[in-house]
Amino acid sequence: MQRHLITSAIPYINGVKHLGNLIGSQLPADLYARYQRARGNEVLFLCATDEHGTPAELAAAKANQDISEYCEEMHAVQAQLADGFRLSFDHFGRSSSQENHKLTQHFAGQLEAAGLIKEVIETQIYSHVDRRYLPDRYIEGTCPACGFEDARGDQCDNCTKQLDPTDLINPRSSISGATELEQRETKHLYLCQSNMRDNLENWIESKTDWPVLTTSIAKKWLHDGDGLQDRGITRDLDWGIPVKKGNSPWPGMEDKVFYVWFDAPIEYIACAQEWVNAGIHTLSFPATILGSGEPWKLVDYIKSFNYLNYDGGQFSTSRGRGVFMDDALKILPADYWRWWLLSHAPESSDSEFTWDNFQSSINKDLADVLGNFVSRVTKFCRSKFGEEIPSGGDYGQAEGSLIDNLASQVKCYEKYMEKIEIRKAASELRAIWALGNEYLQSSAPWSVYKEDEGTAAAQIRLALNLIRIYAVLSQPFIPTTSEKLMLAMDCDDWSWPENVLEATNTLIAGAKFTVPEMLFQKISDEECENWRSQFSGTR
RNA sequence: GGGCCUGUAGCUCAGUUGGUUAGAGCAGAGCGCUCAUAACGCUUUGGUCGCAGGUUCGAGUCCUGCCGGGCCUACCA
Repeated sequence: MQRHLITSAIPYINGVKHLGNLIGSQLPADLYARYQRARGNEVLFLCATDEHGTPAELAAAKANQDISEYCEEMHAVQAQLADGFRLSFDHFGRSSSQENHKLTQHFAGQLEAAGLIKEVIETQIYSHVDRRYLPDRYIEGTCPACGFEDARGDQCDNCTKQLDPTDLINPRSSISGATELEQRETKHLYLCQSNMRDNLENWIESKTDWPVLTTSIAKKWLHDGDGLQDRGITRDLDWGIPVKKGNSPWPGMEDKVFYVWFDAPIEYIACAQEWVNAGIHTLSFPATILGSGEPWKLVDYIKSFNYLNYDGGQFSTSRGRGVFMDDALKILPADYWRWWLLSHAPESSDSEFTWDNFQSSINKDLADVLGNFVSRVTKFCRSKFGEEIPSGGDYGQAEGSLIDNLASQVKCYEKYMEKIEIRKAASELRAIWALGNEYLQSSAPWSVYKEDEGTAAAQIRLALNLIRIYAVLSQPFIPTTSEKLMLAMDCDDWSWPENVLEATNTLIAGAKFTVPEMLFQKISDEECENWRSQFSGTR
């Protein structure tokens, strides 16, 4: 038995995520976690919300809420949506947890002891009216280069010039519009990533099996310009993890908190402690971890994704364009979305969601190929033999070759799942479903029944067993449907079909089953039309 | 501006270290079946593999340039 610790990028607390976010992180992780569990391996699948930072504070203020209340509420919302999509987290934590406070402070202390932290005096903009320091992008003003009046402190949206907030003419707070801004010198901690460069490079070079997308970005950062830059890891904010060296105070850093990018990834580990309060082997953030000098387990594999586009453009959180997780569940069950998203995962390049494609995929794959298979088998059996697994007859040559084919396709499916080649795994699974229809067509129990009831019974017995096997194999993709199938077969044996011949004899003659309700309702043209216009923008 | 990824049948995508007639699903066409959500099965029509050169006995698969899509990043590789 293997042990797997699986996480995905942790979603920011601010707002409901769209389907592009979902397929880019949590959903593939869930697929893999479910698969590994199904194979009998020990899995700890963790996720959490990333809760610190200015955007969250401002969202809370806008909602007229205390920041901690806001986060608590939004965490509950996200947890509920995750549940709705059947994301099988063993724990869904929060980067604001006490465990993360402790662990983040611990890492900072270790890094300091290792000589990897330095103090830097930097200049930040303080707004008296807002009574807070403002990040660059929350300062607006006139661009010195092109005269654009709404340039942001980090970049001018008009001429794309990179800016410092101090470059702006007539700078103002984008929150309050206040112009009483003051440049203040403030002391912050920096992580000396540059000292870690060789260490990191060796580690990344060793990861030859990672996607190019993952390593090329890392290498770029390592080699570009002056190489890896040291980065500030603290901020002057109220909401966050207080700066400490382990349990001890950090002189001169009172009233400061760690910067969100430092504490958020540590939550990968901390949320495991929220779950199992013990030392664990886990993964995380290389510079921090390597630098700690402690024997933390580093991540083995990182799967990265491209983007899912929406109907000719991009999903947009700010413009409310595309389908968001909450709306998605309001119009269709989770399995519909899971199937489409996973079978079209943007693995090698961007992929695109269109309603036409969605409609035809769902109707064909789920309703026709899988749903109708279950329907024709169970209804035929009910009408000829009643609602129990029929007895009589034996498997013959046709059944033998079906079982052989199924066995080799299951192996193929396993191979893709192991390698996390999601689209290929999905198409293999679909081919396995189709195998059932091919078998029925060629064995034609409805004709055989007229001459030889026993043989027809054996054929249907096999087909009913296929339904159970499909439930097991399909569970990582469409868990709710799998449960319905199992329930219909009145069975609770989720064992993986290691031996397909055995697996086709799991449901034995005489056992009861029921004809399930229609598994998948087809999507009509009208529905598609309505949704297309409903989700075209600004929800 | 730089770096990286990408452009294959109407649509969504596969194409291993360059090697015989470029594949799948959907859509289209034909045939078959009738148990089933007018579902299923079989057969089949579609591609000068973005464009132009080059290397090679041979390139979708390597090199150069151009055009298009995307990502990362920035007074610099």
